[in-house]
Amino acid sequence: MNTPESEPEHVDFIRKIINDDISSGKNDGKVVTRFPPEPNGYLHIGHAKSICLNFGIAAENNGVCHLRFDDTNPEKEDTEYVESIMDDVRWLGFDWGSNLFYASDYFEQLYDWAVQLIKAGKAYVCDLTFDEVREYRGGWNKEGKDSPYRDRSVEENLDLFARMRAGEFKDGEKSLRAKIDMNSSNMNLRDPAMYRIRHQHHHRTGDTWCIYPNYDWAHGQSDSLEGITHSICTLEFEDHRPLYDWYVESLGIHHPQQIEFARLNVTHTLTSKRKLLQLVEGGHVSGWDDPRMPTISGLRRRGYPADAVRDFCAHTGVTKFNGMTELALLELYVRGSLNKTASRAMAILDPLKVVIENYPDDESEMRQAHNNPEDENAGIREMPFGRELYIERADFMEDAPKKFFRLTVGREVRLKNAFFLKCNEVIKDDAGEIIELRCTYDPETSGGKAPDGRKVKGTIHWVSAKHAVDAEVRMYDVLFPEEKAGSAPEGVDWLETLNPSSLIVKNAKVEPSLVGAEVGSSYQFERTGYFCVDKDSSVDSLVFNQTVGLKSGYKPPEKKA
RNA sequence: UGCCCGAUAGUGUAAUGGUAGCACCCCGGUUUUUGGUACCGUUAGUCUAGGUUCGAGUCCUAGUCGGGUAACCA
Repeated sequence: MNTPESEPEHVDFIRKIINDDISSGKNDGKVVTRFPPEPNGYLHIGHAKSICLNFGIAAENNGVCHLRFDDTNPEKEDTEYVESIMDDVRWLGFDWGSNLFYASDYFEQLYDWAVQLIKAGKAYVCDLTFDEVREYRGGWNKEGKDSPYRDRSVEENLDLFARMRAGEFKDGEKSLRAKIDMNSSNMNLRDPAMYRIRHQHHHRTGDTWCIYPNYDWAHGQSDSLEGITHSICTLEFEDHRPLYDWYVESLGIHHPQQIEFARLNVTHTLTSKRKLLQLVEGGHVSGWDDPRMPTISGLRRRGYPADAVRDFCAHTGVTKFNGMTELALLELYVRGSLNKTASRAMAILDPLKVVIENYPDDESEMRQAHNNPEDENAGIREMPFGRELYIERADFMEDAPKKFFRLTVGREVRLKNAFFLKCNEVIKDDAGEIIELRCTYDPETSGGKAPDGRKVKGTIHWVSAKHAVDAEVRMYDVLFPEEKAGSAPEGVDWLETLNPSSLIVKNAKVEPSLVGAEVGSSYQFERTGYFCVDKDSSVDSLVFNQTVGLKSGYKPPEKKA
């Protein structure tokens, strides 16, 4: 018990349950979990947490985690989604091995089990219309009424159900319902639907079925069939658990344990499939993989490393408390991962020309730069330096305050990996806009230090104007300025709460070594942030996405009124 | 309005009934050829009221607040 180097290793309540089950010998000590998405959309950050939980728990306990497509509703499902979901799970770093399943593979078994329930007098064919069913069900404070078809004989039910399957009835004309309790305080138990008639093509079973099982009827039985031991889902299914239990117990089959945890909510981030779809269809974003989208494919295109997403999920905790995790936590892990792996590069997002008056007109030289100060093995690269440079506009200021450690007239700064630079004169256009800085450099400071020992407070980055390459840089901000994304005050369309400047495109000047950078690769633009090469990039036109900015300890001086 | 679930620093998350801890954010400092990283530090918490107990964040009762829930969706 007293582990020698006992870290305060905290286990969440789900892992606690599972540990207890293992030590008590339940399920022969085995652990089988599952991730059961419906293939009707793209996976998002919320799914990532569920994936990490289910695959993580299985791996920790020498168990397996199944990937199962919950494809019981042909109206909304498609193989396109099946593919993207598999892609996303793999990208996240998980492997289901041979454990790939589809609820639709169980349609025949489910049908047989439904027959079994009918024979046991626990299910019946109901002729009530959709609206009538709702009316008969009653409400929270309204008693339910038994369906007039509730007491049909087993024989009649069997016959009718067979004919439902055979396609004798139109959509919605009949349904198969479980006979439970029309006055239960839990609405899910007021004779829930097991089958509905849908003459609809299914992406896997084609046209062999015209009746399809509902979620509750399909899910627990699929779990049971696969030998799932712990069926982990989100809180909104808590009220479904009694029904889940009722079905497996009525059937007398293996009984997996359903455990619910709180869905992941992230500030400024939307996880409603419906609203996400509206963003895409309304053209508010460029697609499901728009770098501003919380989809896994969006995060990937944005440049978020998979290990950062995993770390984030692992550190948000597993509880039944419905909270809101700050986006800052995700960004912490993104920066942490990228800091160790991303090559550094110099890029000027808002170029301001600098002319070094004492540097020979037609000369240039190569300067050496570390690819990654965090990684000795990352090596060194060379970048050209010359008489004309670009620096960031924000790195120069007239009438700068004392705390401004960058360039201003008469003050000296260090050009990273190069020399000390002093500004002598500011050139403006007719509109008073600064268009050029006339400067001098000190050739003696080539090592970045002055032989006479004088110091500079700031170091800024630069690119050689003559050698720099143009690049499109897409700067992203949150889609929703409000912490609770997608919520709007009464009478206001939630789409109006969209951040109008969530995307800003810059025409940047970047160092020439970036030419040919591979799509998807990440860089740290020094002093600016992390960026990755977008798929829109080509050999002659570079396109970068800002993944996340660097943390900045610098507070811009107070604006003078 | 019924039922179910929840409530610990600003945020998220720990604590066999026995010293309320950790991380993020914020703020400050040291180091630094990135105002980055790393390191150090400051601020700040058990929803309320009763009860059980030597002792309650933890157990009980009531209340308050928050979330979920009435599809032939999942």
